[in-house]
Amino acid sequence: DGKDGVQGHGKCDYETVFTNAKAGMDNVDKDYVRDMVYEMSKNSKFFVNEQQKNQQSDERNKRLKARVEALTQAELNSACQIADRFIDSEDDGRDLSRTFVHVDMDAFFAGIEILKNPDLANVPFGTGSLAMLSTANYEARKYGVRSAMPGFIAKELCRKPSPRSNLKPAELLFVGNYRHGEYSHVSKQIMKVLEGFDPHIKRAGIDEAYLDVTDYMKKHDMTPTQVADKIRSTVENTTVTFLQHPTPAAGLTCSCGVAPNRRLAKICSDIRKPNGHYILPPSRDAILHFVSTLPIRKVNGIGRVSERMLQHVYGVTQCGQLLEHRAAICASLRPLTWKWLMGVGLGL
DNA sequence: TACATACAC
DNA sequence: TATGGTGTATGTA
Repeated sequence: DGKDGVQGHGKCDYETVFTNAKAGMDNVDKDYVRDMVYEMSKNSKFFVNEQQKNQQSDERNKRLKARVEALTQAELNSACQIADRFIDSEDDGRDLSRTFVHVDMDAFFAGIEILKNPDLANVPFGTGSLAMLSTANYEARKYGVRSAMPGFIAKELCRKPSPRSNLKPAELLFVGNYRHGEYSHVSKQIMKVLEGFDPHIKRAGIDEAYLDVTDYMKKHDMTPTQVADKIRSTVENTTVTFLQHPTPAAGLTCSCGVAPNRRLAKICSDIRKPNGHYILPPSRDAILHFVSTLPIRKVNGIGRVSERMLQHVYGVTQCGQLLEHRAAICASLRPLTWKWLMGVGLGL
């Protein structure tokens, strides 16, 4: 019924779980996916529990918002001064001298399965179970299937694709998780290769890593583009070598983000996914422009709860707005929290 | 210390 | 039929 547009209880709340865009899902009929997820979820215990949690966070947000609205002009002014001092000093200390790369494997588990059995590339499949998928291949993503989606819902999305799409009904294939040992093994090999670019590489989960390539670039006299291309081809070549499959045409691909710090590099690696790279130049202007309209949810560390809080309490949906609302944010959140958020707004 | 919440993969 | 398992960080009693 058309009444659930407001907040708190309808499918509009629930949609945030699976409709935020993932790579390869640009042409997905998001409304259709949202409705399907809602229809298949609405009577479950899980759904009720989710709504309860949303309601609790809404109440917390309301209390916080009341506190913000009760702030006096004097309090806001003094908070603004404190925030400004902090922001200036952070901005002064901005380090643009180093180059970081975030390397993110494309549909990692699915990619390995395709190398094992190339026929899988042309049919929609996911790794995991009817209860939960850990990865979907790009064929499945066309139907709106994505990681962390319950398999039974994914299956239904493939069986009954959106009438507004030109997708043919398909049977989603499930590949069980029995090869997890191999996934870890492949991951270790990739990390080893990446250490050639930075011996102090930071792993982030099984299929991601942060590299500081400053020294590597200097030593080999390379541009950011050259480094990103080299990393991508090296990863692809090594995976094709040690995964020995029947038709050794291509290995696993990855995407890279290049930026003056890890936080920005991570965001950049998602932009040209799959099998691409994006470079954010090391200039203050470029960075401030980049973050000004960047949705806060893209930032690592801002999840469902923080997104709702910033939106409902301060009206902030983009990183740049964090700076505009610095007075209220500084006056109402803990020091560690508001300082972290100002760093996000500055693209630090 | 122990438990709870948020977040990420 | 059916919505994970694990690790990290931070906050709170």
